[in-house]
Amino acid sequence: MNKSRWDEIIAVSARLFREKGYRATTMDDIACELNVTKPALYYYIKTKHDLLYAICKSAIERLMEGMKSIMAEQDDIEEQLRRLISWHVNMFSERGDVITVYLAEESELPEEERGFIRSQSRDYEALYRQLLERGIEEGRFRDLDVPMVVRAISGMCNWLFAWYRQDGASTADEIAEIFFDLMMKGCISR
Amino acid sequence: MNKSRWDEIIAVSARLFREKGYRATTMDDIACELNVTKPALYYYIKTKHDLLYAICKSAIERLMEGMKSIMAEQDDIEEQLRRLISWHVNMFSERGDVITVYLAEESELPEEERGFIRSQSRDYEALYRQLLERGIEEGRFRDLDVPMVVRAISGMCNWLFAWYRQDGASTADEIAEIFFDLMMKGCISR
DNA sequence: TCGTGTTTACTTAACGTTCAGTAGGTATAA
DNA sequence: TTATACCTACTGAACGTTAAGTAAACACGA
Repeated sequence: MNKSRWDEIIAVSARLFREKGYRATTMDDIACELNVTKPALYYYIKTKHDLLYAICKSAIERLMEGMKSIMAEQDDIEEQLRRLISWHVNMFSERGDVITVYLAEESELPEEERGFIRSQSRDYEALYRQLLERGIEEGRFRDLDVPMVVRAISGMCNWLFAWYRQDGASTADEIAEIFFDLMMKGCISR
Repeated sequence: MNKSRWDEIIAVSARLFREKGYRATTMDDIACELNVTKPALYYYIKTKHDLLYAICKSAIERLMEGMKSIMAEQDDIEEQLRRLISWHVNMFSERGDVITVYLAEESELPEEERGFIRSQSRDYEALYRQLLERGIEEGRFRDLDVPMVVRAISGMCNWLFAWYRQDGASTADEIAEIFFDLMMKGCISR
């Protein structure tokens, strides 16, 4: 089975799932965009869910990869957080379709197939919590409600799926910098 | 037409749309939950979209109401922001189904019906920006990228739709207080 | 280099189910 | 007798998936 063809199918599916939603996108839509007939898709996949699963897997794995390498190659806790936010935000410019579909449609996956995706998400959050806890221990961060702050930060970043545009006024790096600055220093003047 | 019956239909629809998704919920599902047959629903509504529209409208109108009355009855800018975040977060405990469906499924509305909802959302964001700008003018907030900070705050709050549970460890008020504190003072110790 | 079998990458045609919406009727209460 | 609030039974279209077939490329022994 042709590897680049598979990548193409995933890319097209992700784009259409993002534009129209998973349920609203038909196999005919995807096939048409690939200039083949619907049954040709079934030469590459078993079910429609396989497409969604592959997309979600790719998104969460890429998030994880980035987090792991940032935590490995950088000691300074504040710099780690900066790069983490930057990585997260940059996902929307570099893999916009994939991460958007992951965030918006993951719940459409049948229960059996969600296990791996879910566990990866939990690992991702756990690493985030570790980072904040280390920051508090080191005295760099104040005494925070760690799980809640992780949800705040990842919520702020995840919500990009609802408004981020490649051609928007700010680049991903600019957005990331503003978010990081806000999370570090807050709104209050002093 | 019976008003309380209508409310009941909206409440049941919102709950099912939240649990299973808009597309995945059938009119039979809704009717069954109401102990009637499907055509009985069509005595009250014209199309399935009407249900989604009513839910989204109810959510955004309630958000707006709250914002307007908070801005009217409170002068202190910091206190306004505190109450705004609290109002937003409390929507998830008081109208969890409605606001979750609004956030997750608004995009399923056909283009013609989205106009009003969209314009309300824009007004909501515009008021938020005004608030922050006033805070900066008054010297209470530092010099912020206002549109981006609004997206950060509303993203943080909106993302509750993905994780908030009525029976979770923290109450809505507790969550709101942590979010507000984080947005005001940031993570850094000083 | 020719012939034969196999694999790849599709096609046409259809099946079976799901589901929004409808036609037309009925029971009850005012 | 009229309006309200349903019901049974159905239609028609959409859509995931499959069956069965094929054209072209490739592998390989004679």
